[in-house]
Amino acid sequence: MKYWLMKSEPFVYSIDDLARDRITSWDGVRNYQARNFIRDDMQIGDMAIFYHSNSEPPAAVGVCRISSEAIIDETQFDHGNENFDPRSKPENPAWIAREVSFVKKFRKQVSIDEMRANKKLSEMLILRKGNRLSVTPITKQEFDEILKMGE
DNA sequence: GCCAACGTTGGC
DNA sequence: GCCAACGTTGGC
Repeated sequence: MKYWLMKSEPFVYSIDDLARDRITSWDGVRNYQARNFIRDDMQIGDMAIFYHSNSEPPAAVGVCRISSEAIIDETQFDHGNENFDPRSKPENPAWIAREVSFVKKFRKQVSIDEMRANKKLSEMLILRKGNRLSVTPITKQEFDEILKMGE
């Protein structure tokens, strides 16, 4: 089993939205490196930290679980969708999604400042300067540590 | 294949 | 709103 950190802007889709929906399609990823993680490295049952980016403060806010195989991201073919990709063809879809299901919302959100202050989390990609990947692998130790901080 | 220009991300 | 960092695009 692997562990992940997945970023979402809360005014687009928040942990409360996932708590309400219980399951959602994690689509709209338009970066090849992140796409490859989703397509090739994720497995059903993997756990992920749900992180709010572009929020005040940016913070880890909960946990979700990868709950489907790699599926086609239908938004790439939807002309009205902001993630429409005119270069992607249905016979060879460029973009992939996964269903993720709600596990828990943290009692206390874990801000980026708190994560930076924790030496055990210093290797996380999300904290590296210039990192912009919306999906990044983390270790079990990092996952457990964030979980502990959010309790 | 190089690389300048451009667009996007996301913390601040 | 700014801008550093970085990915993508496209002319050559």
